[in-house]
Amino acid sequence: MSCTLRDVSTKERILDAALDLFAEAGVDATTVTAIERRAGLAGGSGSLYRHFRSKEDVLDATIEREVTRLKELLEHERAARPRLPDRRSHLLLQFHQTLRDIKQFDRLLRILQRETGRSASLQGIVARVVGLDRGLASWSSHDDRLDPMTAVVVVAALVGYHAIGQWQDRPFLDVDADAFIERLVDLVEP
Amino acid sequence: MSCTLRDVSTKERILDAALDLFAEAGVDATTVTAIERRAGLAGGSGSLYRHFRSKEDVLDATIEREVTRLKELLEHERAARPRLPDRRSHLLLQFHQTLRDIKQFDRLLRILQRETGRSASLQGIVARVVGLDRGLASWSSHDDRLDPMTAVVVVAALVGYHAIGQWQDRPFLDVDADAFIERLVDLVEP
DNA sequence: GTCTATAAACGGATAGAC
DNA sequence: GTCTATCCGTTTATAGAC
Repeated sequence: MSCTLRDVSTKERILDAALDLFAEAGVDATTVTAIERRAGLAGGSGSLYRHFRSKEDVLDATIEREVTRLKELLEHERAARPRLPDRRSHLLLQFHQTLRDIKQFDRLLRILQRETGRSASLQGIVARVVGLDRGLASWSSHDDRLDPMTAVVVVAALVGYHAIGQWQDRPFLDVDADAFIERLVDLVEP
Repeated sequence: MSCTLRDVSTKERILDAALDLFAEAGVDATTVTAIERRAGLAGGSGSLYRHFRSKEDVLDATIEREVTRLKELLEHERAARPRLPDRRSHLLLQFHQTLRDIKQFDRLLRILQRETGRSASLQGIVARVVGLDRGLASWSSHDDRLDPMTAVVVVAALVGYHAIGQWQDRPFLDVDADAFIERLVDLVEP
């Protein structure tokens, strides 16, 4: 694969465009023309096909790159996280961080949930994201020394809070994240 | 609107077919031909258009009917629910029931999540589903006498547990529903 | 109300000039 | 590597016979 610098750059721009459009409108509703336009290419020209064999190929590459990005992000945050002496403040901080992580996952999960069963290659990628889920759970349990079952409930609650908020355009029953997490900490650490 | 009995029946069969196909494969991936075939009509004939103006119209009607169906289901269950003397067993039973309700919502939510932003009319329907969310939350809080914030956390946890299970083909971290709910009750009622 | 046949539009993908 | 132009399959939707 001989690629010039310009070539790589356009490829990345196509993937950026595709991720946004796929997550927002879905893969089927996103035309190759639309991807080209958002990537700064002329819409309707087949210029995308100089970088990818097919639209399906763009989908695979988009997911692939996003999985890698998120893995690195989590790795990074795990290394950089502070450690507060007060256990209650520590949990508050960690739960907020986990909720932010879930938000980061949102675009990827939306695509995967919609398009699962579409191609065989996506199945393998789903398995890797599941690996990320496990990472998320152990992340909560390990350093915070919550017992594993409690950590599962905490992660589920945060995921559910986020998901319900996504269905509407405001938080679940107008309970903001601060209040929700505070109550969650209360339940876990009475 | 003059409709014979036969007419209504075909209309219902079309809606049944559409709900299944839309939830499974998505609206875009579902062709009018496929809906006709599953409804017992000849695929490729435009017979569907004798009952609906457009495919989009079928989508709206499908969502509309499912929202109504679920509202009635919840109303029914709320009236029929038993009342156990032991508070802990009562909560266990109620949380299991709520999880079952969430499963019922799943097909509808999957469609709405996928297709939100597609048409203006869907927005109004989303608002009505939000009304169902409120119903779900108050359902948990009112008779069980959980304080409202705790009920929010419980519903979020159950929704999250269900959602994460959907991403894969097995329960979240292989924790089954019984164990999950038991831990949840422990946290709420220590 | 359902069928056959077909129109009209759209979207993925390719060929070849620059 | 990007453009213009175009092919070809698919899909929504309609016309008209029965």
